[in-house]
Amino acid sequence: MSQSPSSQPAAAGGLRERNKREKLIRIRRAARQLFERKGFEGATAREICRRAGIGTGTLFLYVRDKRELLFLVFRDEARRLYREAASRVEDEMSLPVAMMCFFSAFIEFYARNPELSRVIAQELFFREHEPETMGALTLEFAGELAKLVEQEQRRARLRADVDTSTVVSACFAHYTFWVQCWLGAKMVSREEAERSLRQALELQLEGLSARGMRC
Amino acid sequence: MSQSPSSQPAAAGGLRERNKREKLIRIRRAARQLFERKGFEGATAREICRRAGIGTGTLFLYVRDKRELLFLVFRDEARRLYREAASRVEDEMSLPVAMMCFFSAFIEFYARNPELSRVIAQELFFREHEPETMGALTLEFAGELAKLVEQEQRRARLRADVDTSTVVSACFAHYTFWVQCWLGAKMVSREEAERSLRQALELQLEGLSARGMRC
DNA sequence: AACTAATACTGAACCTGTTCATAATTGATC
DNA sequence: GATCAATTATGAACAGGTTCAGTATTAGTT
Repeated sequence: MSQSPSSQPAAAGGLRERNKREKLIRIRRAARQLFERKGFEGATAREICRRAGIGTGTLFLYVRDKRELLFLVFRDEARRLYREAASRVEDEMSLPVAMMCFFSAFIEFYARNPELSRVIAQELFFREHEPETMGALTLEFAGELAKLVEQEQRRARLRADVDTSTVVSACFAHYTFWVQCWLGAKMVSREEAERSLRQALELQLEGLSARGMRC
Repeated sequence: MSQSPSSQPAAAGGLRERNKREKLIRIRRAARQLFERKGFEGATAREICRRAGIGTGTLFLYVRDKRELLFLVFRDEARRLYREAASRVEDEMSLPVAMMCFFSAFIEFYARNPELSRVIAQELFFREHEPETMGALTLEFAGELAKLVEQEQRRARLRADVDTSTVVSACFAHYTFWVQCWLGAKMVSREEAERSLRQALELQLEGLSARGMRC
């Protein structure tokens, strides 16, 4: 019950569903191509619709607004990115180095199209995400980082009296900060951002206090 | 030479200059009132122009785009905010507490109109600022924080082998992160953001490493 | 005061994201 | 297959930010 009526090809039955799914795919492809070719502002909603073979109004049955198209394009890519990054993490790596596997993967991706990435980052950090799509992605990413932290805690290389989530937040804060200095305010180059981020992660781990030093 | 021609009231001579200055003031007041009353999107450029007593095209001789109006409104306020905060800092305060004087002042301000502040923060962090206005303000703010850090370093309560600017960046990163979690992604309340920020600053100071602990 | 170059102002027109009344398509029922 | 309700698609119309060709104002010069 509550399955496909009777004898459909399993995946998803009706013509309705199939049409919608294919339309979404066409929209995603059209958006990706035009964003990459012309940037976010340069690609007009009308042109994306034309290329996707739909009416202008139809687009907004699939996304709330133009900016949401960014996520449609970005989502799969992002998941792929941190899956790859996770596989690159090795056991003997220190926490900052392991985390940099993840962060560098995204920085690398952003560097391929900084103008577009600026808008993506802006939306990522300033939008309320619906839990079932981007929200889930964020949690998944946070989960990957949490794994690294927990491992480090289990090995007693990290204070055990600090919540995992607190550590993850702190490290993520440095990441977002330097990405914004690079893509947003354009105060540093990509190399400087990456270097500063690595340094910030190391410093976060070591601490700033003069009390506990050198003992 | 290259001063006002001969016998002007010192400040700034010509009628042109005066008109322009007054127009800018009218624009700023109109923008502030309408932004506060109707929010950023709710206040149309045309209405701001009408209230400022200028033609619609004239607005864009004074600001590059509508979003720049936010800075026109925010700039004086921000300078006032951290001047006040600076006066509230006391000598015996720990670094995290002293820094929270500054950050809390801004958080307090943001809380008075979170919707508008969301857009302000977004622009603050994602825009290239012209050096003579917002860029200068940022530097000034960073300078205030740097003073606190230097003082702490002089008192040998802080590691001396880390650049002041590195410490400031790290702390500022936590600030922007939690502001964004609160205003942008709306993942935490104002209270949670403030509490998490304080905790992050303390943790940054203490460090995460298990090596140097309890000695 | 008259003339002129330079500067500042204007609002109609333009462009683009988004909405919505209307039309077309789908799937269920007989 | 015919009927019909529900869903989905459409593009003209709308709204708001921004531009620019034309107009007005200012300041310097005679």
